[in-house]
Amino acid sequence: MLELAVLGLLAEQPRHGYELKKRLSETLGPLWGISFGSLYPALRRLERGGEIEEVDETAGAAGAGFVPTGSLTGDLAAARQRRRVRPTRRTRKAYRITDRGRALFAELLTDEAGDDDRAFALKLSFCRYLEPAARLAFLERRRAQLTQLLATERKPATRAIDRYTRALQEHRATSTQHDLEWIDELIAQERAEQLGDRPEGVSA
Amino acid sequence: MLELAVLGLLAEQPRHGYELKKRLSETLGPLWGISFGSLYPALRRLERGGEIEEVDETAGAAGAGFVPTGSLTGDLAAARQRRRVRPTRRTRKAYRITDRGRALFAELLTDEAGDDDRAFALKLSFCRYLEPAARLAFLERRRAQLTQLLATERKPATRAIDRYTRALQEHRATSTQHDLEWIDELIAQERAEQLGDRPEGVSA
DNA sequence: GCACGATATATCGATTCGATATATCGTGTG
DNA sequence: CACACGATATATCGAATCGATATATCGTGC
Repeated sequence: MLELAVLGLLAEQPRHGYELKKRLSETLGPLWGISFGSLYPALRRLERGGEIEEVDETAGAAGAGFVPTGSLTGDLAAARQRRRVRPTRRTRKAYRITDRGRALFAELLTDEAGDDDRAFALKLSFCRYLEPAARLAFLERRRAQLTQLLATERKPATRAIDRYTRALQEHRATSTQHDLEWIDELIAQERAEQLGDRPEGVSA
Repeated sequence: MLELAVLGLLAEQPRHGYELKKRLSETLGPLWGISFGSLYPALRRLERGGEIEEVDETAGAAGAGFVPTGSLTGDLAAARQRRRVRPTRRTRKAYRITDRGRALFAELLTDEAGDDDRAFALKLSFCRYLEPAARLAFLERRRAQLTQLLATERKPATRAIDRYTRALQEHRATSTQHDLEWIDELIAQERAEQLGDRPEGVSA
């Protein structure tokens, strides 16, 4: 799961560990508060496997006009850089995704196994990389999951439970209902867009 | 966290591992899908620490007439059990909580550290063991937490994000809002009951 | 009688967490 | 200008947890 997250973020642009962690918790919320104790080992795993590779930050600027590696020390660094020496700040290690990495990313993203809340949130944030049909299937899969979950949650508690636990169960059911309505909305939007979007051209 | 769960369930009555797992996922939902690979080691830890101890199931029945050890074979068993023999099946190891265990339970339940969603759900399901004041404080703590979370979620995304990620963020915010309203309701109920100072009957 | 699914305990390797260590950089303060 | 301090950044350690798997037993249905 962490590997999917890392690959997805690196698919956008090269980044270093610290930034990967920040991005994750920033866009995915507290649900994805990854620890360094799992992130750095994961980076090493991926590097050993050839899915990502280290990239020299100082060199990269050649081709494209200053790739925003993401705040060398914040955006402020840009200003300082001009009136100071080259930072050569060599403590950071940025990584770039490889072709092999992109293949694994696509595979993990399409993989139907293990779709809990965390996995769904992560995949959704990367589902723009899926083809329309696959994306719709992904959403429908989640919908089916939630529908089934809701059914079990709606079943009356057979055992005697205290009112706090009961309140918890009821709240869970309404939350799932809420999630389900949301997914339905996403699916509707997706269908509408795919219908409007003919096999040529981008409709307004 | 797992230890709190185990102790809390054993505080009600002696149970064996398999049943502990079932109870947890049953009452706490899929959020608490504990694996055996963590449950059994936890039981051994607690037993070594003297917080729980093994109890002979066959002997225990003395005082109370048939302690409902909890679905010897699930709910279906209830029906079967009546028209079939008494089980007496000796492969299970039931545990009972000790005084030392109760002390740890109280400590863990009151402990303010690490209150994520999982922890909150678990503690809520046991909060009947707290004194009214402590229970109210517990709920208020959660409320403060959610309020703060909502504030960060409402902040507009500074970065450019695709529409799926944006939808995700918006949904998270409304979900948190939903949770917050629910907590407010719980708090209101709690206050009302504590003021009325009535042991709460089903009087309507 | 006997295959089968549910019950039940246990262990293994891999993954993840939480805490901690160690630097560097930029900033604010006296 | 020294200097403490907080943010940035990488790394590692032990403990906790997961997911898969192994191995029994029990009750049921055929």
